[in-house]
Amino acid sequence: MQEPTLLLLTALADAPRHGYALIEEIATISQDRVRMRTGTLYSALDRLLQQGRIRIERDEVIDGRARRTYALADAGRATLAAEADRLRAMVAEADRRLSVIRPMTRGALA
Amino acid sequence: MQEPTLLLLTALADAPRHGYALIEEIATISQDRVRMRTGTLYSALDRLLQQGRIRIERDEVIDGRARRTYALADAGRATLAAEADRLRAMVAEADRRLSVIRPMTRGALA
DNA sequence: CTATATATATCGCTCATCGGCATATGCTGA
DNA sequence: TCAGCATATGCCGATGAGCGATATATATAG
Repeated sequence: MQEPTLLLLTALADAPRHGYALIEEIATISQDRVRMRTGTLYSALDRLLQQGRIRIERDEVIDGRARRTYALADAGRATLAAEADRLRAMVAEADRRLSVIRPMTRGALA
Repeated sequence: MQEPTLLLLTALADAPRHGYALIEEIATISQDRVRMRTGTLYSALDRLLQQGRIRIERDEVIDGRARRTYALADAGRATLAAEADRLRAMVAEADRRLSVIRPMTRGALA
């Protein structure tokens, strides 16, 4: 599970959204660091649909434009929760090790 | 930055280690969930060396076996710290959204 | 003498992501 | 009026990280 995919699941966790809205939501979540491309978006959505992690909520036509709304499925919710736990553990371990006082590496403490 | 790369930086954060020891350390860190293959390991190490995030601490011959020890460079330490911050934020956002009470999606709350 | 643990390294494949492109409509301002 | 931008979906080829397999070599255990 890579970052863009995780961001997609996160962006769907509180409410169903359509493709374009997901791009904007992800930009907001990431404080404009991640500008997801449509290529990434739609291939990721296809994959997540196939895996049963998301589902199509509805298809509409708004102002002559097709709009497909996606929702997080139960499996996707479970995946997101599990992934969050995993990452939390990894971050904790990284922090622990970063705070270790190392035995004079290149005279760091002189 | 993907998970295996992040685990490598984490495994080098408290002390320099050689390739084989890194595989074992990562297994320990991840509670045996991640068994890193040598293909992943050495290509990642090459990449990280080229990026200046790690450096070769020393080359030895122990019991007739070559041993190359890698150490985390300052740039790698900064990268790991930044990556940890980023992930921490992502996890927090995922948690926040997972805890949102949704307006009766498929009768979840009856 | 064979298997396992230690140890490094290369090669080719797959798959997610990425950038670019195509398509289409509605709105706004010059 | 018409150019450009926002909205909106989707495909395609390139890139690059990671993976499995394989090769090489020594020491030790059975």
